[in-house]
Amino acid sequence: MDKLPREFYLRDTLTVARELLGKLLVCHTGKERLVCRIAETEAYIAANDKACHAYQYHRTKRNEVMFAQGGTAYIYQIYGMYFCLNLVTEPKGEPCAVLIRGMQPVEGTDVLSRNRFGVPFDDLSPAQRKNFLNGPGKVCRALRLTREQNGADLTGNMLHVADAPAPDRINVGTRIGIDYAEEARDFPWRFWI
DNA sequence: CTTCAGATGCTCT
DNA sequence: GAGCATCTGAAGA
Repeated sequence: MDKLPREFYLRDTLTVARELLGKLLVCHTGKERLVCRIAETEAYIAANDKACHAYQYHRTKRNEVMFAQGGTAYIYQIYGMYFCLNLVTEPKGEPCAVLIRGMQPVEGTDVLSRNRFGVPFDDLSPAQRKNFLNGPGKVCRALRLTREQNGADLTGNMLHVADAPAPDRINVGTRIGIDYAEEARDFPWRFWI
């Protein structure tokens, strides 16, 4: 599989968020290789986006790795019990990122299912299959991504994105769960297949 | 299909 | 101490 190079991530965040759709997220954390097609993303951009953890370049312990160069994993804990995976974009010092909100399983489906439900995919109910990886917390749970992988280099072997054909058509809408972000609530920065 | 409450702990002020 | 880039199961329409 063709690993996307550093340069892919060093570009404009909205472009990266759109182009990640259809690409393959490859995770080598455990024994088996896990591969999923990226199906939903959101862009977070430092300069003018009140929903971004690094809004106006505000730097804290939590968002520290957003200040690394593009092609770095930013994983943070939310609501005490879930994690969210972001891919840092743009050159070093521009603390922007793309949140991975949803995926479709491609390889290692039973491992993904066991990570999430403790049973193989065949044992899941229709509802569980329908909502298998359609949320950022579910993505991290299925891939076993936690704060331990925060700061991982996406040009390394543990976690990377492989090239794949772009989807025919993408959908655009507002981002989820950022009602506090005033005017940024309405930015059309969510993309999905 | 929808809404709703509760879980749970870290981070920032 | 408040709030959070969420998820689940239960209950209602």
